[in-house]
Amino acid sequence: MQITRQTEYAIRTLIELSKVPLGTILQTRDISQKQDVPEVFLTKTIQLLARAGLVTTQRGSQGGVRLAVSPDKITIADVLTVTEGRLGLNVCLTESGYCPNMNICPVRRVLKRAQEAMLAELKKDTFADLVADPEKEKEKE
Amino acid sequence: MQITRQTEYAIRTLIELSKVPLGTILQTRDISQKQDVPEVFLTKTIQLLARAGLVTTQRGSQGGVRLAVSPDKITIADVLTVTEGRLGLNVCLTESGYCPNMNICPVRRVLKRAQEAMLAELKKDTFADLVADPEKEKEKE
DNA sequence: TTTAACTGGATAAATTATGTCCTATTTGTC
DNA sequence: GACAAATAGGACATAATTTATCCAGTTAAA
Repeated sequence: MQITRQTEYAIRTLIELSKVPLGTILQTRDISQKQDVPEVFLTKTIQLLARAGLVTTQRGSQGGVRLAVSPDKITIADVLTVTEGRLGLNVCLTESGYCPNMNICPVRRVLKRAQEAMLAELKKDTFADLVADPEKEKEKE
Repeated sequence: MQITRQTEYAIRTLIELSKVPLGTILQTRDISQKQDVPEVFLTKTIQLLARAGLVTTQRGSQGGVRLAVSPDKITIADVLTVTEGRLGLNVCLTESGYCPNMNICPVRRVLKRAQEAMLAELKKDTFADLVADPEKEKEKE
């Protein structure tokens, strides 16, 4: 019932990348140090983000990671669907999940609504919002 | 990111208890057979529900479990808070959780909203609703 | 050519969730 | 009072998942 640490690492990575001008390359090592995340493990997380098309990685010297899409196009909901292997409050709500009476199960219906409400909320703020100067954010209100 | 199997067991137990007239005692064994849940494990789950005041257990011959409150006063949200040890999308949202910058963290704020949205949705249907004959439910609309 | 980075597979360690066993304790019934 | 039926609760065992590390590749810049 909690997001995994890996999801948290992914969020922090995207936060770091959203703070710098779009297109800027950061090294995994830098991110791991800034955010206090084990470097080798972070590598794997970044690979997930890369396969999902959220970031682009570049090998070789001077390589690293950069955002593949503008921070105002990414939300925490996107991260969840990438890093949380089986998103879904219950098995019957995951892609591969199956339950003989999933069509009539009232519990499933309630859980589904709850999950959708959660994701809808997560979609309201983009990473651009998350890294925005809180003072400036206030001005918008 | 999923409810545990124990939570599912707890929900199923309450479903069974909500189907019978309020006050009816059922045995753990019966519930475990009807819902296909390992009996000894279910015992533990029921103990959690009992400590939380949702059900009352009675020892001895003719003993068993019965609802401690009317099914229209219990929701899946109640079950979650009982069986999901650390409810909270992230550590910083659990009771014991702490993070040095939890006051200013924008991620925490978004996760908190999402979690509240989820719980709010779960609170909309009571167990009385869940076991209601779907036909009769329609009539109410 | 060397060095700095990511890739990817295998594996290990840690944590959590699930399930079982055994010995109490309580309560109804004969 | 003896017995049987039921939960209580601690200790333990197993399984699954998550987190972390290792190592041998591959890519690209200088």
